Amino acid sequence: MALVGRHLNKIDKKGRVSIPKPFRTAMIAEGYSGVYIFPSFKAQALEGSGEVFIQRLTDSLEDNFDLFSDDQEDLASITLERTHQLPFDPEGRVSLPLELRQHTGLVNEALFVGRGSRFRIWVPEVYELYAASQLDRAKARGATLPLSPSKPDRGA
Amino acid sequence: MALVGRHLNKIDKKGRVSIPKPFRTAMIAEGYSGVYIFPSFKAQALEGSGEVFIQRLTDSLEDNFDLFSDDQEDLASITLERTHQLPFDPEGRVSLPLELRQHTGLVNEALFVGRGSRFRIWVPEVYELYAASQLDRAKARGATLPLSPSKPDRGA
DNA sequence: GGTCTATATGGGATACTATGGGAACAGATG
DNA sequence: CATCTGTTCCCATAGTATCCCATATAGACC
Repeated sequence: MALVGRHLNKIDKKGRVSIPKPFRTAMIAEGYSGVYIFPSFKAQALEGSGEVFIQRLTDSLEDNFDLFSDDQEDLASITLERTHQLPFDPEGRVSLPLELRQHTGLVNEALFVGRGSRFRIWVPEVYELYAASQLDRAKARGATLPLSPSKPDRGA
Repeated sequence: MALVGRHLNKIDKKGRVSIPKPFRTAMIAEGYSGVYIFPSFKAQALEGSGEVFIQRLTDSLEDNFDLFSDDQEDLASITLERTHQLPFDPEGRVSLPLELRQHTGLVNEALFVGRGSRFRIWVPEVYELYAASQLDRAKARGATLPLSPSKPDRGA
């Protein structure tokens, strides 16, 4: 199930935040009742994903078990090392560690933005700025989105 | 379950240290209630893994499975010879042998860093330096996340 | 417009993890 | 055979994170 749309939720005193129901459902479908969250390199936001994506990263480190590392390995390891595994509580919330909240400046509200297989978590105001600049850029370029051929069923 | 994130634990006078709960759970799931630890050649750290990885190393030596190249096979034998099998105590701790502590300079604190299927144990300060340079390099290259195709289910 | 259901939210009570230290044990040594 | 040394087990504790229950809200449905 693709992750789409924007969802604005509150962060309580304990640092807990509800994962939007559709996202939550998709994560659970991947096999783990929780989410994996890590700081984004490119944006001032958090990156959220499910079991499948993390497994991909793991696989890229798995096979050639040492000696020579390539760029991808480095990136995979950096990502994994900064990832937090956050299980859902009975109400479908997770508690965001301080480290992650500080990375983006999250305090009272968290804006969840679907990006297909993953999602991002933004400070609402920061997202507005980002989204506006993105739209401008797209218009300026007259952006067209190249569509890749549909893939065989990946299950899940 | 993938091993991710960083966990800072203390080493007591007796040389004992708690294995982070999520790591511990993953190790036990592989069939042995403890961890296998050996010095890393690439980093000034210890390398930790569970039954599965050690079994793979063993297999690559016994049969001529083409899991690893010749070089790596040599490496496997060296690795196994330096590996310590450390069982969990009732509280989920292991006692790090002096040899391993000295290899990395571990004294009071141990930083556990998840890398997917395995983890590393660092002196916190040493890791900070390593991680910082690692991140700089990644940014300098223009970080893109590795998205190798997802693999078919490998079970468990 | 009113009611109903489900998601999102708040907060107190509870359970668990990490940690420290003493006691019981086992092997080594003289 | 007694003693010594280094482990492993057992118990106690602090601090934190999780669970549980109550409530607010939003949207769907009559």
